[in-house]
Amino acid sequence: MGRGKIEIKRIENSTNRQVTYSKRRGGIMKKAKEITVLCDAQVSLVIFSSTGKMSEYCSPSTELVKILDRYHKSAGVQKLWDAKHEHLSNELERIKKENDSMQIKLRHLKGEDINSLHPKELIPIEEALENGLACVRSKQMQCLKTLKKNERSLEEDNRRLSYILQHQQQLAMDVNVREMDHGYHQREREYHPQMPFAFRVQPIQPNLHQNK
Amino acid sequence: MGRGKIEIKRIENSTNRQVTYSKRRGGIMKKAKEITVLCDAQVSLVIFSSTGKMSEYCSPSTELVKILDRYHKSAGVQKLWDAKHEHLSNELERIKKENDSMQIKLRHLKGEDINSLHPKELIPIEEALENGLACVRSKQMQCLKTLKKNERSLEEDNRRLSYILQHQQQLAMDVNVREMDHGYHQREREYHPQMPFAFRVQPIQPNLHQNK
DNA sequence: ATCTATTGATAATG
DNA sequence: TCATTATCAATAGAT
Repeated sequence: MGRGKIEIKRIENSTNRQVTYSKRRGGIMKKAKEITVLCDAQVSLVIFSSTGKMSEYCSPSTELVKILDRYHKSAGVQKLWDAKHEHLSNELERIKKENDSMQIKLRHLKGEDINSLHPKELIPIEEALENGLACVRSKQMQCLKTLKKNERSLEEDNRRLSYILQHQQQLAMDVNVREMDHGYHQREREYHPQMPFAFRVQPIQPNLHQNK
Repeated sequence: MGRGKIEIKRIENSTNRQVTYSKRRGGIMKKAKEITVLCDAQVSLVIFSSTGKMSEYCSPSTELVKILDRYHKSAGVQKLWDAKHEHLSNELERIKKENDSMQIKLRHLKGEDINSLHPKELIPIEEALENGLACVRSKQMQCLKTLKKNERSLEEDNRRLSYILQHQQQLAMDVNVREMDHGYHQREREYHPQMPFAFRVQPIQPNLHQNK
């Protein structure tokens, strides 16, 4: 595209080369800008002339060239990551150790892996077991007591209810007798007042299932 | 440069835009290559299409793109790091949970935090404790037995040593007596052979400290 | 720089 | 995506 076709090889005449460089550099820059606008692409273009002079184009909001600067910072970022990673690693290590020691304690308490232990080391384990057993049994006794207590309450309730029921039946029989004597209609009105009192007895143990 | 002049503004038709992008990208690339050859310039050209696809050209011996390359790799690296980090996090979470559950078990075995437990849950704990206690005590019995056995061995050794010592002393006394009778010089030669036999008795319990 | 003949790039189209 | 081609843009060489 010029007065004559040129071969694509280094231009030996340095003046010509310089001129061509300028022209073509402008051309590429222009094209770069155009493609960013036309096709909303992002372009980073950096050109060094043979004399070492740099030109660059960077499409708006393209950070590629900033990235070159940022690259150094990103090394810092990696260090940050390193630190985080190390922190996690340490934490993991620590907790793993904790885990292992607990696992050993647990096994010992279960009576496992005991053969490797010194007799002196058995003492605290034995004590812990005895103590634990004492606590558990005490708690069990307590539970038993509550259960017994509940049982007794229930039995008492039962007795009361039975008694009331029996009483009601007695009354009912009396009514029947009287009905046979005086007729049917007066029964309800006569004995209704007693019913609410009788059934108010029920909820004696409100927190009975508190210690299930 | 085409069938019609176009305004330099975003091409709304996405197909057209895509086509134009391809053509122009090729054009710019070609120009970039040409300028590097013609004017021996150094060029770094990176283009992202609107769909995010990257193309690049880098003139030979230009390190700019090496840097860009490194940048992209470092993006990949970051993903890797991310993955590692997440893996660690999960591991940590898992082990923490394990830790917590073991802690609870331990506390229960120690008889702590027992009040919140259902009586039914107390049973296995009690059993574990009883079992553990049985194991520990059995081990203790075993230790005691070994100690007793060692004690007896030691006592026996003592007896034997005492006896031998006594015997030696007796012999020594005899020698003294004979020396008084026959003179001093022959003593060593006469009784030396017996000494090794006497002290070979000692290491009877080689694994005596095996159950310390 | 500027000009301009000429080649090169590419928009529209198939 | 590929090929064609009419048209416009870039630019080589001259001034």
